[in-house]
Amino acid sequence: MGRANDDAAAALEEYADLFAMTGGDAFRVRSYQKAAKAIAGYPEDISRADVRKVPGVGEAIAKKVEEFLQRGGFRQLDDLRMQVPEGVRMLTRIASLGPKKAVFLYRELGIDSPEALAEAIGEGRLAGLRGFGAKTEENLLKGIEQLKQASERVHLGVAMNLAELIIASLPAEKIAYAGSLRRMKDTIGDIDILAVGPATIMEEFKGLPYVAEVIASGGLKTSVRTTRGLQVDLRVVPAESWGAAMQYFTGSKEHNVRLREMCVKRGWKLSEYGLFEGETVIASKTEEEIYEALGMQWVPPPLREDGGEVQAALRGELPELVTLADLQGDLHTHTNLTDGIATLEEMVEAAARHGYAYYAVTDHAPNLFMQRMTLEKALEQRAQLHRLQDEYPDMRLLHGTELNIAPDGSVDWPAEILEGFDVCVASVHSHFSQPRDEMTSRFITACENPNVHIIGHPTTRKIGKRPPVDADWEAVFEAAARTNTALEIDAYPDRADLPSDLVRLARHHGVKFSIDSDSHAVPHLGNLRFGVGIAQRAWLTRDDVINAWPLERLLAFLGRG
DNA sequence: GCCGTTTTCGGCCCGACTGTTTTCAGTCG
Repeated sequence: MGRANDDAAAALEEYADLFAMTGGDAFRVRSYQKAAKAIAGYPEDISRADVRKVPGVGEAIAKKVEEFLQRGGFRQLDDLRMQVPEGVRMLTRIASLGPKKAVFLYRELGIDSPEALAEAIGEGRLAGLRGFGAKTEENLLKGIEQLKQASERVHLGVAMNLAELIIASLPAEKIAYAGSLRRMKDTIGDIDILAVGPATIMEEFKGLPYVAEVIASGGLKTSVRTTRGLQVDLRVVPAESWGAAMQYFTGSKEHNVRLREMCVKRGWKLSEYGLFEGETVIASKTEEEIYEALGMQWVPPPLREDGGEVQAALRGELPELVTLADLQGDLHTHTNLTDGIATLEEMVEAAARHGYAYYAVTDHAPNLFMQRMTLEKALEQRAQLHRLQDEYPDMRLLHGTELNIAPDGSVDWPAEILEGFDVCVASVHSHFSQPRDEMTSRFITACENPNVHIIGHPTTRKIGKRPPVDADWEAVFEAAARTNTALEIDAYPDRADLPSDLVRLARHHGVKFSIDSDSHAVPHLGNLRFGVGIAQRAWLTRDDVINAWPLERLLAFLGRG
């Protein structure tokens, strides 16, 4: 499912996992993981380009990838799949359970799925097993619970890619996605697609390569489950009720209930076929007509959550939401100097193609030891960036860094070093389970550092993998507003951090935001649109977002004017 | 399995935390 690069990367990742579980050499495991990451982040389509050009891919991996592209698998992967059941690999998705313990549990007790593990713990069968004490059991149960909740939804990026792929491959007069995807929610339970189209569209839909199972199928609606387990509904609607159907299926349910209440009071009826007075159609062709007939502004989908948008639209007071086109630059990106996979030149060139007025490179700082950053490397990068600047007269290159917020709130370098950077993002990367009050003062201390401009991915959550850290967010927002520290909206779709409800809360405290891609590869730059979705859901306008500002205003905010 | 203006062999991201050890293995970022 998806781009050839993503499919091949997923296969290599699976191979790396299985290879590790079957006792394979750790360095080779890392080679497969590295190649997978590089292929996923490679800007060219590897089904057309030579995969040997991807850094980290040599002859052996290239052969595997080529075989994979031809027939959807490769021999060594097939062999390992025979040895390790799929469910055992699923075990490693449980937090705190890695390949060694997973295979140990399988060999010792025949445990071959998270469910089987939960059962075994319940029956006390792990008691006395080497390396499995009471605390471990408790953590495993917690991890299984978390996994269960996560697996029911996917993050916006996965759903959006799939929806766009489906839409592009179905011929229709009109076709679009609705539902929570159109509202840009950070997680998606199922995908709703509407189409005005030829009678053959249902058959074509069922025949798509990533359809694993047809759940139900009729003339107007077909539901399928994809190979990744996501449900997709396709509805065929009459052209004349396109707007009503889009409105109805975009939701949210609560927003629609609010509208229908208004209709009832006027003796009208609103359904997926139109707005009616008795048998007479008042509006149905476009959403705009429908909202207008109801005496209100058209409501942008991200606002349709019954969070005051109906009342505001009736008064004609909806905010002018920030858009992707408003963004003048990206203030949090990486290169291969730390954990990115593209060079500085490649990232800058890609940024220029986005038409940015400014662009910041913010590689990690020394305290994230595994990145092996040094001041010398940072200064060399700065010099390199200055040389590059001449080639990009229309885009101001900013040299930044992503600092590490230590448990006490301090960051990597002393003030005199930090002052040399154009922009400093500071983020939490460890000690996630600090008690609430310590975590809160950790953030506040970081905000109070005059050289910290932006708090990166503040909650540090990873959707489906890691819960948000616990902090008194109102206290943090107050500090951010007081110290003129922006909070990041990290657009990377498995982070989506801050989430929109906290953004909205922070805005009430007067906080400004930076919508950043946190790119580690060229294609990631395009993720900014997901950040804009979060911002819109939080009612942000251009004025709330520092990287929607012109360069001069941004530099003044950074104290670098 | 990849990679090389210190290497075509011998390195490879490395340190911290957790829970379980009685000196460390496994997991994570």
